[in-house]
Amino acid sequence: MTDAEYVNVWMRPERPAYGPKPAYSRARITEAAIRIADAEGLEAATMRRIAAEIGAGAMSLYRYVPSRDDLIELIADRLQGEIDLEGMPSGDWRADLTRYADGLRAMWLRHPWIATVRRTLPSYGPNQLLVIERVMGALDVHVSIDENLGLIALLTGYVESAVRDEIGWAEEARRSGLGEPEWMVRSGPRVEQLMKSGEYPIFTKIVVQARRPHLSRDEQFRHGLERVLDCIAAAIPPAAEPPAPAPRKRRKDRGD
Amino acid sequence: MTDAEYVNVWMRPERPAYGPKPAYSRARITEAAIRIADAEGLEAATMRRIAAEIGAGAMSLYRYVPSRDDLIELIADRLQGEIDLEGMPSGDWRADLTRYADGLRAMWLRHPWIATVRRTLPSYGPNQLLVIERVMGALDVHVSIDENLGLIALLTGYVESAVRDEIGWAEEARRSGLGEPEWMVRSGPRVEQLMKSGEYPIFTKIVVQARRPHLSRDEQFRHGLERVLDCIAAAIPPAAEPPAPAPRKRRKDRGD
DNA sequence: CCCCCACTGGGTACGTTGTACGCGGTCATG
DNA sequence: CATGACCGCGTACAACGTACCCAGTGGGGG
Repeated sequence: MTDAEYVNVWMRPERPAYGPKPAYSRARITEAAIRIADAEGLEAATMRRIAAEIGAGAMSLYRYVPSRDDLIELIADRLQGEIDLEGMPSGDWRADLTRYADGLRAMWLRHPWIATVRRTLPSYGPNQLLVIERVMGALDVHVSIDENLGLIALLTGYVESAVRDEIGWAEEARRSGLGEPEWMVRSGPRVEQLMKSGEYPIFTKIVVQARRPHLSRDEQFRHGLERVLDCIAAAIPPAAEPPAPAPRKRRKDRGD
Repeated sequence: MTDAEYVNVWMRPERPAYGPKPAYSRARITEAAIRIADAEGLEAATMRRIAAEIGAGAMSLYRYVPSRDDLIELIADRLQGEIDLEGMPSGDWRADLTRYADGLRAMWLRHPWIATVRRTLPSYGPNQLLVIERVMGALDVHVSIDENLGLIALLTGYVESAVRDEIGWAEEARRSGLGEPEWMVRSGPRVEQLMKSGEYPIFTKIVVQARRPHLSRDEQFRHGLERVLDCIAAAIPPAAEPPAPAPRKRRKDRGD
């Protein structure tokens, strides 16, 4: 396979057959990029900046990674590896999926900037593959592979869009330097105007309700997650129900 | 409100109080940008290119729009307006939400590039507000506003992540010039290697199954959508059930 | 053993991007 | 009728990804 034909970073070996020993590595580059992105956002992780972070020249990175897009794919896969899937599948699919959902959410909250990278088609990265094996493995004995794909996509979709909402504020604050309270104050006039117009009763309801105490973000997430899991439970044969059919109950006793 | 204090495109009026008549408009600029993005992707819709499309100088656009990011927000809202919500809420929430989901999906498939723009915090755009009123209006009589927010977020999240998956291939083809079949062929060696290793049974199952005929994308979407709607149905009081219960419904009555 | 050349890190340079700034012309309002 | 806030737009700049080129290096074939 020549260089011109590759469709995927994973198909290009990191190290060539022989030559002088490289001073850096994909892992180090990826790590540095993540560090920068965590601190200042993904757009701050430019090739020059990453190179500077590890003490290399800008162009040296291209000895390890074909392009910035490919580097981002590397990063995305490394991030998947942060999700703890030890011992999965365990036999209790609901516990497994809960752990996966929590882990995925926690990872996204740690690295909010992944929300901006699209990662829709199969990448064949090692960690991505591991997630597939472990998580889909939890439902594999209960449903067909097609059904499994759909159900896991449903779950992952829920987690990602839920976290996208959570992230919104933090990212905006980092980008514009404005916190949620100040943003609210600044938006005040527009909100007032919309409410006074009387054309937006639901919007008004949301704003008014938003002023009272709410469930914590964790609780909101949990609430929605239980709903999705119930939905998944409804799609698999009843025999696969967990031993104690406690409906709508929190099934695990550990914290976050 | 001075220019320095705005947090949102919607808070800055399109036209100032007086002066010479503008030659263009936000609407024309937005339209041109969408046309270019549809044809060549969002990254092709640069300020210069958009300006050229409407026969303006590059910098003229900044008389109408504060920045490219704000222009994209304008575009996102205009796209929301493409979803037909006429006559909603109708009283039949399930029909309403189905129509919304279909319309949202169709719009995303027409403009796949919106997948790359994050649009998580409230934008107060007119079309966004309309969507809120109409769609949340469908559930408003049945559930609390908090519950409503969660359920609609669940639905929208499902649609968006489902369409993201559908889009993947088309976008990749446009970006790299490679179609799905050729991409598959190129990935062949990697896939073979992974399967032969024996470490990825689920992955192998997916690949093998993927070679047989599947449900159409429409049917897959419909399948998942029904599942989500069942999930929503389970979260609202039974009185709100539609007159004729759907045949393949398998919601269980829980007695807590 | 040494020599060769595929490899290394990295400097320079190019095309493209978003957009700050300033110009001369125009038109609603005092 | 004068004024000054607006118009369209040309120029200019910093920052980006990365193509290209170079001198140095070290492991395998002779």
